[in-house]
This record gives sequence, C-alpha cells and structure tokens, in this order.
Amino acid sequence: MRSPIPLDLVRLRRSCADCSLRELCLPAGVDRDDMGRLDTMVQRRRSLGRGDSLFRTGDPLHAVYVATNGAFKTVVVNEAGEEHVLGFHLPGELFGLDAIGSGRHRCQAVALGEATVCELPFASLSAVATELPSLQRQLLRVMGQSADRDHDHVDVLSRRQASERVALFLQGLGERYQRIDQPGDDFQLPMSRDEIARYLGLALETVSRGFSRLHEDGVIDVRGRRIRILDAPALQAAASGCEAEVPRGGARRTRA
Amino acid sequence: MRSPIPLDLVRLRRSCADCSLRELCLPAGVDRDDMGRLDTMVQRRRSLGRGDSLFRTGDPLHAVYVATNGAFKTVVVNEAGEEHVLGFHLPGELFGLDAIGSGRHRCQAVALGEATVCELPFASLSAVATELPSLQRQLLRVMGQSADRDHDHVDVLSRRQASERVALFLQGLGERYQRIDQPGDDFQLPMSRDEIARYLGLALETVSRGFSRLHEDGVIDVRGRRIRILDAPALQAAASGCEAEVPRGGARRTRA
DNA sequence: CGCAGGGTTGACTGCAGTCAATCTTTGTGG
DNA sequence: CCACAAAGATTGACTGCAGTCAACCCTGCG
Repeated sequence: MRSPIPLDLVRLRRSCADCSLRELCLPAGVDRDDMGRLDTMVQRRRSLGRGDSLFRTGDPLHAVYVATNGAFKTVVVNEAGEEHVLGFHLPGELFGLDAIGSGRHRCQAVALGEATVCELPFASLSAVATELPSLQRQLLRVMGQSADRDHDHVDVLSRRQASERVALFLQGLGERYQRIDQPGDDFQLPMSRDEIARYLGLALETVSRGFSRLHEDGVIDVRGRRIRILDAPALQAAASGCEAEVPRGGARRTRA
Repeated sequence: MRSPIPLDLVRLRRSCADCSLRELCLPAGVDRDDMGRLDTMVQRRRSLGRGDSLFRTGDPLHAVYVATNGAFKTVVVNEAGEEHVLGFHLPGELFGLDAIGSGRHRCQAVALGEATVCELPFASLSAVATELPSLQRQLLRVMGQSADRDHDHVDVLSRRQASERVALFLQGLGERYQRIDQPGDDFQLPMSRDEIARYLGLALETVSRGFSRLHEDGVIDVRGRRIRILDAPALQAAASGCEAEVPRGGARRTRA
C-alpha cells in the first residue's frame, strides 16, 4: 500500500500526500503530479508556543494556514482594549482567510498551546488555482465552509440564554472533533474559560456556571478542561432552549 | 460619453457595462469582450415584492445575487420558530454565497420591499472564472468582503451594551450607503425595528429605546424609518461604549 | 511546600427582556 | 379626500437573567 523504502517514508511524512488532513485541504481530483506542485508550495511546518502570534491585525495577506497540531484562536481587540474571540481553529481547519477581502488581516491569530502549522503562501495558492480548476473549486469551498462557521458563531451569539450558548458551543466543538477523527464526546478543551467567554459574548463566570449546571444535570462531565458528553440528546435540548432533561411528561412552562 | 443611439441605450441599461454597481461586481481588468461574456451569463433581472423569497434554506446552490434596487435580508429560523437575521444586503452587495461551502443554502433570502436582482448562475460564474483569472480573483475578494461583513456582525453581537450595538449598526449602515454613492448620514431604513432587533440579538423595544436615546442626545434624528446622523463623532463614541455627547467639559457618570 | 493562574461559587445589582398601553404611520376603501 | 383599520413604533412598569465584585478552591509547577 505504502512504499516500504524508509527514505521515501520520511519524505512522505512531511508531504501533503501523507497528511491525515489531506481530504480537508485538498481537492478530490488532484493527481500525483499536481500534488507534488502543491507540496513544494507549502512552506515547511512552523512551530509555535502558547501565546505566539501567526499574524496580527493589519498585516498584509501573505499566507493562509492549517494547523496540523494544536489549536489557534483569532481575536480582535477593540478601542477599549477588550479582546473578542472571532473563532477557534482546530487541526485541518483553514484560517487566515479573513485578509482576502481587504488584503490585510483584520484579526490576530494566536496559538492556544504548542502548535504546528502549514503555511500556504496565498500568491502561489492563487497562481496554482488559476491553472488547476479543481483547486480553485476547493478554495472556494473551503472559504464557504469558513463562512459557515462564522454563521454558526452568529447563531450562537444571537441566542438569548447564556446556557444555550454554552451548550451549543460544546456541541459544535464535539462535531468538529469528530470530523478530524477524534472522539466528539470526550475531549480536552484547548482554550480557557475566559477565551470561551470572549467567544460567546459572556462573562467567564457565566460560562463556568453553564458548565457546572450541565454537569449537575448529568448532561456532561467536566473536570477542568476535560469534557465528556454523557447525554448528547439532552445537550441538544439544552442548546435549543428546551429547559431540561425530561423528554417525556410534563407540560413545559409555555407561558405565551 | 454615452452612445446617443436610443436603441443602444436601452441595451446598455440592462448590461453590466452600464451598471452603476459595476466596479463592485466586476474585476478591474475586464475588457469589453469579456464583459460581453459576463453579460450573457447574467440572467435577466428579476423583480420581487416585499416578503418574496429569492431562495430558501436547503435549496441547492443555483446562483448568487446582487440587488440593483431594494434591499434583502437573509434569515435562519431555529427549532423554536424564531427568526434570526444573518445579514442585510444593499444594492451592489453580492449575497447567496452562503451555499458555496455545503452546496445548499443555509438561510433564506427575503426582499425587504420592492426589489430587483441580477442572478448569476454559479455554474457559469465558476466556469468563466476558470478561464478568466481576474474574475477568479474578484470572486475570492467578494467572498472575502462578505466574510468581513459577517465578522462585523459578530463584533456587533459581542458588544455587551444594547446602545453600542444600535449605534454600531447605524454607523455601519451609513458607511455602506456611502459606498454605493448615497448619503451616509441621511437615509431610509429598508427594514423594520423588529428586523433590526433580530439582527442585533435584542428585543425590538430595546432597539426603539436605543434610537430614542440617540435622538434625545442629539446624535441622530429619527422619524420612523428616516435616519439622519447629526453628530458622527458622537455616534462613533456611542458605538465604542463611551457614554456621551460632551467631548470637552464635564465628567460623565463614570461610576466604575 | 508554597505559589500562581485558572476555575468555581456566592451575593448583589443593573440592564435589558417581557407585558401592556398608547401613539404614529401606512395603506385601503368608501 | 377623508375615515378607518392594521401594522409598526414608542413609552412605561416590572422582573429576571447575567454581569460584577469578591472570596475561595483546585491543580500544576518551581
């Protein structure tokens, strides 16, 4: 199945062809030759530590990024000096696309812990896409998916109840872990309560209370950053504003 | 400047080359020939009345749209039947891009009043973009700009104070009117208070109170849907959470 | 072992949501 | 052209959720 020659293995290990995330990054129809071209385009993986920035607000568009390990957050700092978290980026999720509209980054990307990223210089990406329709389509699709995540974020922020936002956040994170072949019901949060709060538009104490409440109700198990989802349907219900764990039975307080 | 032959005029009037929004839609380097090809691609303008839908949630991606007249909203309806407004789309602003990620529309587009749109079949657009690098770049840029607007939306929704959200909303709308060569400080809101509220994640009464407060403070003039911005700096200040109108002089109630 | 940073819990308060009444604007038909 | 109705917008009163302040706890690390 795979070349038995060790030297080749080492090369492949750093190549797109061998990357576990390839079907997320790459168009389906790319053949061996084209993939080689992509490979040469990818600048070698970069390593970052907790708090390191990949790009800052105002930086000219240079590249887009995919984490292979670790996670990132993108943030904006407003006039008052408060930090708003625009998004969290798990391995395999392209980010840095925010600069495509204006040519400059509108936010800052920060590693949430030890992390490595592939850097795709946008100029090369764009040039290759011109000649490679399947890559062009993929690029559009990936941008679309990124917009989908923004819409999900808007959806979360529009929820009135803090508890709904917290539940929706955990649910969404679980789905995203599942897509990268990690358990969607048992994971380690890469971000702090404070960062979650700044993402959800809540106070950090409110996030903490939300977690505790879900824990008490037996919906999830929380120990620090370790999350286990015990009752997915109940989490779904909590995300939709349905009060509680009782699926059958009593009439809800439908006052209106 | 313009062909004096009436017949031509009529033709031009319906063509991209004569559209007042062309530099928003079209890449800079498109020559006459290419523009002709774009023109044939654009399905003829469609007229809609208030409340008419252009596409609905779940519809397969067929086209993207630009209003030439009137405005649109895109909305999602959640399980509880509540409507969340994802965005408002003024003339010249491409929308419908939300389907590019998954192939299906994730929201519904509704005309806010009498409106006409250009419909750009996505298949043709994508095919032409393959051969026309400048169009491809423009397509990416427009998608990026659309993402920028989503980020602005997230930014608004993250604001704690309702008054900040309202001020930010008016300010943003003014800027967008200015970009389509309409006064940015004197305009008619195409949407209701209720729709604004569903966009800002507030109760409609809260939006109304926000307007009234800005009116009292002399920042804006409100008469129903007619908005005049009287004091742009004060509006900016209100959007940033700075309490009030007094640039020089007395300390505001800075309780904290 | 002690410290520091992050997380949890409690008490209190204020902002914005809800309910409700009134006013204004718009659109329709006599 | 006016009267009326219906929808939209404003204002007020009250309440509850979540923000703020503060104390305490836990966990990992030097």
